[in-house]
Amino acid sequence: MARNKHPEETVNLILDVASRLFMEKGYERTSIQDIIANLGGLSKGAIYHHFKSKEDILVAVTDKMTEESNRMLAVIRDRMDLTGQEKLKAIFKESIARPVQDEIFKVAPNLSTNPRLLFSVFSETVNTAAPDYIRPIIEQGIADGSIQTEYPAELAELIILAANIWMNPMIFDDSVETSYRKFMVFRQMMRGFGLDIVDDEMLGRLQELSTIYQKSK
Amino acid sequence: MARNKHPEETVNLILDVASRLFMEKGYERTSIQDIIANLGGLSKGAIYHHFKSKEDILVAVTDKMTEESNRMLAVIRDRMDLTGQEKLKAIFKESIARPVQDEIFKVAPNLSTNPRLLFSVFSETVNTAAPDYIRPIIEQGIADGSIQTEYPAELAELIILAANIWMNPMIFDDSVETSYRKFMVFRQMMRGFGLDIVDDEMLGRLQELSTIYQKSK
DNA sequence: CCTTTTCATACCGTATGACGGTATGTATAT
DNA sequence: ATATACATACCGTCATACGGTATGAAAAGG
Repeated sequence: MARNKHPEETVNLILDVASRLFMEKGYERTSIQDIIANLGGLSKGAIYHHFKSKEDILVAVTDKMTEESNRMLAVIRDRMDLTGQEKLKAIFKESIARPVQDEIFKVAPNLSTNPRLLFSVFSETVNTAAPDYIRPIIEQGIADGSIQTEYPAELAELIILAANIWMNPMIFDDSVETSYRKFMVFRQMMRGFGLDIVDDEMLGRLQELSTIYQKSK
Repeated sequence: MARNKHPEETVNLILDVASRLFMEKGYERTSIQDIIANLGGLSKGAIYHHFKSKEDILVAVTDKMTEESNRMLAVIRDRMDLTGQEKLKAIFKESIARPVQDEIFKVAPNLSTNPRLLFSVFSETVNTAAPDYIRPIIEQGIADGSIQTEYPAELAELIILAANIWMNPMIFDDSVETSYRKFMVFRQMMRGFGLDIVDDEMLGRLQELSTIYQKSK
């Protein structure tokens, strides 16, 4: 194969394969050779034509993983019909309701043996999700009176870290029982900040998610 | 060099050198050769005699880093004169008061470009600090009435993650200002759990620490 | 009590294979 | 005609394995 009319298909193929392998075997235990072997004829030259390093592939994979989630966050952030607090609640509800989650949970073993991928998700949460999406919402909440804090940036970070990292059963390999308990603690924490964004419907869904993950092991 | 009568000195030497390099250059950017070059005559064979892999050295380095902190945690945990809540306060005070911290802050650049070391600290916090030290204290607090929660294990994890990871300026590369603000949010969070373990004296010390770290950059 | 033997352990130095990355060549689409 | 999309051969570095040597300490023999 020499030249492709649609190079972005090649890019996507590389990302799909890399994504799968990074999840299955871990970033460090996945070699460039492993990726090539699953590319169906493509070679090392193809990879290094589209990506400048293995690390670069990891960044792209993480971006793709969070892309959809970020789109959802942007939509809710930019709605005009909700208070800050209501937006937080909407985000929380959405993020545990989306079916994509199910797929991810089925493919992925836990991230607790995958430092680089975990770190990548961690960085994304701190550097993008918190400042670009949660923080503006909290600031709106301060303005409209639905949230009280003097420290919007820090509160945003703490909340999203707790939700995205600590409560992520992929990362902590939690049982259904533990997920439920974390959820209850999270709820109490949010109430401590004057935020009532967790209802029983969400709780049911969360247990469902954990069950899916447990079964796939 | 021939043979050492006290092999643990060799082990310590290796750990000291590795520790320094992992902090300075990052785990992944430190090669075994780099370590050897700073060992003063010792060879590759010596390293692989005492450690079975590079990864194994990282684990040992992390253990050594947290060893002293864990001893302190054990002492406070086992005291008989304090309530659960008082113990939490004592731990928090101790952990920001110890002078060792100053040294670490001086040597270490931020961990935000050192995924493996960060992950190692993260794992230690979740797998040891939380269950072995904080959790029993919270359970005591439940028994003596100074702490109210139905979920001691999860509360322990959340608190220690917030304190050890989120509030660690080495990890997040926080300014003095940001450290202060995180501290205030943490205080509010703890109050939300009915815990009043943060006083103004601690606050001063925390700003001091951040200043030390900032200066060393 | 001294010497010799035995054995485990500390350490050396090189070989090896895998890996990430690069330089260069070539065919194809525009 | 030229830039792009790849292929291929190759490089340097790295972690690790491993055969071998030096040394200490304990046990056995005198």
